[in-house]
Amino acid sequence: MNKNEAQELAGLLKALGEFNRLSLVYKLCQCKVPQNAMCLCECCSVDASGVSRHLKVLSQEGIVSSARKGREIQYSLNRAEVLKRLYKLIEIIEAEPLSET
Amino acid sequence: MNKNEAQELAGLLKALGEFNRLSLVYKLCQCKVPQNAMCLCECCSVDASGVSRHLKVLSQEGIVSSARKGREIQYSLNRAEVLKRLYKLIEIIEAEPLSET
DNA sequence: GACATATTTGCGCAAATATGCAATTATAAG
DNA sequence: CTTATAATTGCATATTTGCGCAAATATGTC
Repeated sequence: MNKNEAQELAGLLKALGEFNRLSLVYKLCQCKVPQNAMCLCECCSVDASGVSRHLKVLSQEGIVSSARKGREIQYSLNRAEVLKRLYKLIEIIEAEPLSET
Repeated sequence: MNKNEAQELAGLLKALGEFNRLSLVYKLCQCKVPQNAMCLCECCSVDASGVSRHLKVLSQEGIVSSARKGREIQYSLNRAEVLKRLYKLIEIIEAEPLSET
């Protein structure tokens, strides 16, 4: 695990490690179809601008994808991508220690 | 997933989502035996007081355990505990959507 | 074009966070 | 008791972060 990978992973965990953002991710987990921001707004205690900013963070970290559909923008969870990166962390934690120390 | 569980999980992710703290966790992953703070200090770019504070955060989140051995305090990673909580997140993400929306 | 709805952005603010340095505490060794 | 090492804590500071509000932007409808 080099420094870049560590920073990338830290970015993911940091993005997920905020309660309202994690709530947005939970909400998206439960939805078959992409959701717009107004809908997602209901699941967390911030106004639309706050949700917009949180979704931007999640998007920048590759956690969600967005696609404009008319007036709305539909967000969906990148399940496979998030899982892949979480499993990377798990592998590191599960791995047997290398050094004798 | 209720609110308390979400907050608890967000706390874990937030603690891990800081580069220097994640570096400390990586370091502990690679060590068979518990490490003292001076040793852990080498793997991240903060002074001893900073490492002490980061280790305190990790300890409060149940990520590491500490035990005083003479002059030193030895830290070890709570592998099983961290894995258990990460798998909880993974289960949520892997789960099939409940709602039709 | 006028209006409505959805989303983003600029701004300011308060709270949280990370950090280094110096002082303090805890323990061991002489 | 004095000294040395390990770790924590108080303090000051700089930066980041989350938030709401109002304004701006984007798109659809009439």
